[in-house]
Amino acid sequence: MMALVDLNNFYVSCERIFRPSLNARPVVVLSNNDGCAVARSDEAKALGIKMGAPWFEIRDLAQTAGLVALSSNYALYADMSDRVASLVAGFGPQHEVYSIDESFVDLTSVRGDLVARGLHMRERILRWTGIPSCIGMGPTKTLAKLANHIAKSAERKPGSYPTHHARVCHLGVLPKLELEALLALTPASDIWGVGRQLTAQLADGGITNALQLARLDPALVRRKWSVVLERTVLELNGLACIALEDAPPNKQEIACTRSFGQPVTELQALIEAVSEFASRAAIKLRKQNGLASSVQTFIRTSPFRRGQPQYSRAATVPLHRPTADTRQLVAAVIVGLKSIYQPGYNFAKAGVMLLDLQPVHVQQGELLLEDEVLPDQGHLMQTLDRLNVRFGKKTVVLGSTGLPAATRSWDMRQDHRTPHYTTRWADMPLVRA
DNA sequence: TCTGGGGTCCTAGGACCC
DNA sequence: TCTGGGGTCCTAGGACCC
Repeated sequence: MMALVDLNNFYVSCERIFRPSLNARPVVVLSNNDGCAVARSDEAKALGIKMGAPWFEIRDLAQTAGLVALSSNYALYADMSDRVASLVAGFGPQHEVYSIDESFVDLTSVRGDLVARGLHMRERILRWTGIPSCIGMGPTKTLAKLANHIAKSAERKPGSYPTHHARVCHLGVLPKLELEALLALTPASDIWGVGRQLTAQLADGGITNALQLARLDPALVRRKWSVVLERTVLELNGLACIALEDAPPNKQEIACTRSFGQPVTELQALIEAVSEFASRAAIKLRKQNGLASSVQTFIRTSPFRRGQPQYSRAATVPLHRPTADTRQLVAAVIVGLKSIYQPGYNFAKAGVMLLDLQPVHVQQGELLLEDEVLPDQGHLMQTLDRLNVRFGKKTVVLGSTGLPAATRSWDMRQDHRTPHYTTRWADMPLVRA
C-alpha cells in the first residue's frame, strides 16, 4: 500500500507560519522575477486566480480584494520541507521525497488502521511544523495521488466528493463499486500523468472521466499513445508499475536558467550571467559527486514580445575530459555563448545545462604524453565550496560573474521577499513573552 | 512596463558514416 | 525503367511533472 503526503498550498503555508496576519486572507507567492503566481491560498483560488497567472494581470486585486503577493523565498521553503520530510520518515519503513511538498510512503508492511495512522501523521506535521497537509492511500502511486486529490477536494470543495474522505482518503479498503463511483466522479484531467494535450485527445475519443480511462485496453493505449499512458491505465487498475525510489538517482543533467530583471543586449552582461549560472550548476554537480562531459548554453528573447525580433539558440560544447571544475565549465559555457550571440536583440532569458554526467569514480583513464600533468583533481573546488558554506554564498566567486558589488543589470526582481526566518541568524523571529 | 525554474522522456529531421 | 539499410550524433521541440 502506498501513501502520498501532500502539503497544502505549501509556499503560502510557509509564509503564514511567520506572519499569522496572512491567515484567512487571499495570498499568492510569485515565481522568480515576481513573474507569475506559483502558489495560492484557498482564498486566492476563490478569487479565480489560476496557477501561473501573470502578476501584472492580477495586480489590481491587491487594491480591490486585499490580495497579498510575496516573492518566493526558497531558502525558507526548502528548510520547512526538510523538517516535514523528517517527520514523514516516521510514517512507514520506506519513503520517497517526490517534490518540495510531496512524499510517497510505502505502507505495505504496516498493520492496523491506516486511516487512523494517517490522521495522526497529519496532526503531528501540523503541530510540529505548522503546515497543513492531506494524505492519500492506495495500492499504487497513481491511486495514492488520486486519493490525495480526493482528500483535498473533499475538504475544500463541498459536494465534489463524500465528506468522509476529507483530509485522509484510503482507496485501498473500498469495495470495488465504491471505488468505481469515485473514479467516475473524477475528470480524466485530474489523473497524474494526464496533461492538457492528452485530456483533449482522450475527450475526442469520448474518454472524460477516470473510470473510462481505467477501462481502456492497455495494449491499445500503448499503440495509440505511449507506454507512459499505458502505465497510468494499469496503475488505475491497481497494478503497480511505478516503484518507490527511496534513494533518488543522480541527476542526468543539471540546469541553471533565469529570466532577467530587464532585457539584456550586451555580450558582456550575458557573459556575466552564464558564468554565474555555470558556477551554480557546478556546485550542484559537485554535490552529487559528478562530472560533466559537455555543457550547453542558451539565450533567447521573450516569446511574449511579439512585435520584437525573436531569437533563440543553444550551443553544446564538449569538454576535453569530464570535469566538475567551475573554471573549465565557465570557460566552455562562454565559448558556447560567443558562438550563438547576435547583437541587436533584447534577450530575456539565458541558461546553462551540464550534460552527459558521470560519477567521479568511473572516470575514464587516459594515456598521458610524457610531459603532460593531470589537472587539479578538485582540491581547489573543495576549498571554494567549503569557504562558501562557512562564510556565506559568494564569499569566493569567479571574476567573470561580475563584481558582487556592481549592479548587475540582469539580476532578477524580488520586490516582496520575506526574511530567511529559519536559515539566517539575523532574520530569526523574536518571541516576546 | 509586466509572463518561473528544474527535471525526465520521447520524437523527428538532417548530416554523416559504413 | 529501376538507386538500401542501419546506425550515431546534433538540434529542436513537445509532452508530462512539481
